[in-house]
Amino acid sequence: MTEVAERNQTRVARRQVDKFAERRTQLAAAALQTLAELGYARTSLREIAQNSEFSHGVLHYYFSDKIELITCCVRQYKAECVKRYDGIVASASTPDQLRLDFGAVMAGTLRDEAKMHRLWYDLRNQSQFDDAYRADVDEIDLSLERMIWRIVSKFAELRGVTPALTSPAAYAVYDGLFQHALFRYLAGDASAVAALEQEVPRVLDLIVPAA
Amino acid sequence: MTEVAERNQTRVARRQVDKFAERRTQLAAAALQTLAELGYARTSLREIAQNSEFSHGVLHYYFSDKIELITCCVRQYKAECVKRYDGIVASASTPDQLRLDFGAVMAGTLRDEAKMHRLWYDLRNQSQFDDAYRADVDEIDLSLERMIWRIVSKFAELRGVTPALTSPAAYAVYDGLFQHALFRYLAGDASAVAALEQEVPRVLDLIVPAA
DNA sequence: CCGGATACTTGACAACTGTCAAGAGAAATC
DNA sequence: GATTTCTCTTGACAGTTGTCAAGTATCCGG
Repeated sequence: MTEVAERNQTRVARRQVDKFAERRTQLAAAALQTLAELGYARTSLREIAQNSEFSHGVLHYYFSDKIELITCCVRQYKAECVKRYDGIVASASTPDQLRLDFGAVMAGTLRDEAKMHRLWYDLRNQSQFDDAYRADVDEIDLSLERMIWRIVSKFAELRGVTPALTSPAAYAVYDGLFQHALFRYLAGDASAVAALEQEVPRVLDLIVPAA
Repeated sequence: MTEVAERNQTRVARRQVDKFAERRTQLAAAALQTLAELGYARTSLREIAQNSEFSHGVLHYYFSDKIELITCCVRQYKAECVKRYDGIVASASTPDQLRLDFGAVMAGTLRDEAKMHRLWYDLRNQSQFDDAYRADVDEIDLSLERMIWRIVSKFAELRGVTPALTSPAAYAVYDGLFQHALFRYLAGDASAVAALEQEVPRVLDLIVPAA
């Protein structure tokens, strides 16, 4: 085989792989949509397929399992999820700005991606009963904890003090706040967004007391 | 009909009602057990019956629906759940004692009823997708919030200050702490109990700052 | 002990589930 | 343009689900 032919073949193979991966993410997106709407317990493969432009059989062409499909969904969720908080720590110069940015980002997440986070809590609970999703869920959970901790510890650094809580405890606190705001928001209480935006900086003040 | 006969009949009727209600709670207990073990998504009526001493048909003799059965379970869960925290506020005289009692009760709940609370979080999530359970779940959630608030506000009163958080926010914070401790505990991390027992009073200190 | 009410079991039903094999259609390769 | 490879659809399968009707067993007052 000539070098050119070889390069062509790998390029073709790459393209095929890309197309394959592309359709996978496309189907996973349809699945994510369905899951976010119906919840884990009532989402079937046929329902997912109906939310895409394909028939139900195709899911087994791109995924070996229902489990693999949902696992793929979970991973895809994470990719979109963590982006949001990336800039906020880097661009923060004063403690007050960081506090307010933190509240604004959380409130924005609540407003824009409520159903997706409802699904996250559903799947995290599911992983407590079904080991198949444990590893992926734990990984996401850890990355969320680290995200919170980056903010909390940066804030403490800017204030020149040390946080009054450990990293897991700080994450637990903010996760609780977000979860309850989410439930209120999904129940139709639009004021939950503003309330969360207020609570988040206030709690940061409590967790990282001014010197 | 004589008065005596009438009284007899009502007594009989009462007894029948009691027997009926008794078996209902017995079956609901079996259902609760099964749900706590398998989670909502994988619990079937046949599985529940197998965890009792009856056959699957009997469930439709005592419950009109799967929904009614699970609703009954949820209510039964609540009855056992709230008891635990009852005495603690009444018997507290000093802030420090209340703080430590609070931590001890939460840690004890975590240790003794972990799987039941795993189910609680599962059902609470389920109610976000299925309106059938909304009302009952919301009622329990509210009673839990009030329980937390009784402790927090009592503590503030003993310290002669006002809490730095609202009632919903305080509940959200402690719910988050408990939920994360629960997950760690169920994952095999036995130290989660002691950690929770430490965190709970510490957070109370942050939420209700000393004057 | 009898007869009716109560309590429970059995077996069936339709609907739905995840899975997969057979084949049709489209695309790429030569 | 023929043939092979890749995509996708269709229809079927075995198993599970909630539900319920018919029938059996048990209890209890008379």
